[in-house]
Amino acid sequence: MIDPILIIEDEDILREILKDYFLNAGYSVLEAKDGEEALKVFQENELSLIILDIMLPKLDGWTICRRIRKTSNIPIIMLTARTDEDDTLLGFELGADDYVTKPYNPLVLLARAKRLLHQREQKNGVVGDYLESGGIKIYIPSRTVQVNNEEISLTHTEYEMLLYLMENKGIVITREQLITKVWGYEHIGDDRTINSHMRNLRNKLGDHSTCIKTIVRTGYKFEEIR
Amino acid sequence: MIDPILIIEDEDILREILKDYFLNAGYSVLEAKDGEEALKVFQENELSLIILDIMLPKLDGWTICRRIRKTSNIPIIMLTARTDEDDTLLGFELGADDYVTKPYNPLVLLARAKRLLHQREQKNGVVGDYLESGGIKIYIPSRTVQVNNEEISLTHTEYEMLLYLMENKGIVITREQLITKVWGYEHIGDDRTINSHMRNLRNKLGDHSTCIKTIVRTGYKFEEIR
DNA sequence: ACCCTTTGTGAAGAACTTGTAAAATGAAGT
DNA sequence: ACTTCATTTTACAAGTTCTTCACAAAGGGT
Repeated sequence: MIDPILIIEDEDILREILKDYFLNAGYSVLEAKDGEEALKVFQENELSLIILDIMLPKLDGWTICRRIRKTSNIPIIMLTARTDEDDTLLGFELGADDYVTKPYNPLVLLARAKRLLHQREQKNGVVGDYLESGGIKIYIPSRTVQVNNEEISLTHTEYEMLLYLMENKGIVITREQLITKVWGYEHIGDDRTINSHMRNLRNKLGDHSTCIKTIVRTGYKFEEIR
Repeated sequence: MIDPILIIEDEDILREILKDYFLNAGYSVLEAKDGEEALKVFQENELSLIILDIMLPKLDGWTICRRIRKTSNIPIIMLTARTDEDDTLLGFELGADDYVTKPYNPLVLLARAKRLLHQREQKNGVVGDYLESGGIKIYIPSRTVQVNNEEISLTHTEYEMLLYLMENKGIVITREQLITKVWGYEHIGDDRTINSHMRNLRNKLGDHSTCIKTIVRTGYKFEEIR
């Protein structure tokens, strides 16, 4: 498990405790002390789950949740000190996946986080160490790809692109996202490069290339065909 | 919504209260007062979700959860009066999907139930966070729009306009606001451009185009029709 | 009711975005 | 240095989307 968790909590002690628990459970942990920092970390990292306190300096948890939900459906667990249960309702409306009231047992929070991560894996078609969708299988440890149970050989770039798209099945990935994911943060290069690779990838996928949809002026999206 | 919910709770008053809330929310409700009855009802009905109290006569909640999980992965929410948090951990281990401690706000329980049911839907369908009003649904991560549950395809500009209007349901959006939102701050161009796109968008929305009202000399407004 | 302003409409071409093919460049191994 | 393969660039094609324009229709103020 190398899932990176982002803990957004302004109180140092609480954050440290949580961090310890998650590190011990084998996750990697990123931290943010206020709303602005949180969004920055969110944008610059590939995260698996977010733990979000509501009472924060600069931007409150609601706002952050709303902003994140515009571009991602990453699991979010919200924390609150208040016992006011209307908060919980608002939290769910804004798209939080779970809601834990303080004081909480860190082990419970950990259990809830694990459950969400597990759900997500299942939803994305990750079974053990492969990822499957629409007749395409990616075996992650061996870095091989099968289409209709026949292995096809992809270059590094093609593999990375396909993996990223399939990890985010059903979600639009912008060209920028693809570029930063595959080439790194400040890649300067021709705009057509990405198209070339996409074409090569699609050719290799044969019939199944229809899984990768072009979203004009935005990016690409992997969709399971029905 | 015709999802049948099974409420397993021995205290009549609590069960009745819950039942009312769920009935009002449009669900159908089945009841069980003890463990044996619960299993019987479970086996004889096609359920969508189970709410399961732990302290029960005859068979306790743990046992029931374990038994059900042998044959089904129906969403289960466990209830407990105890504040002992180890219970929660055990609950998750046994495969419960959520865990609520008494006393609870019935609305919160309802919200959590809805979330689980919604997740279930998603597994078999479209992904993600969405925005709905008046028969129009925008699935934000997948960037798709449904009118009466049928997907329509919008261009970038049309999508941005609709999203902005629906995000501000009931509020008048000025032409300037629309322009800066969709085209950016210093857009110089023909005044009629916006009308053209609005026309195309309305055409694609069909009957539902009435949701977008023209406010003469000001802008546009999205309104849910009743 | 009138005039003036604002918005809706249809069609055409401009502008943009992506797809495609082929050539140039770069990297790795022999 | 040569071969091979992946990557990037280039130039162009194809298709879509956007913008503009002229005119029609509708709305607002007096």
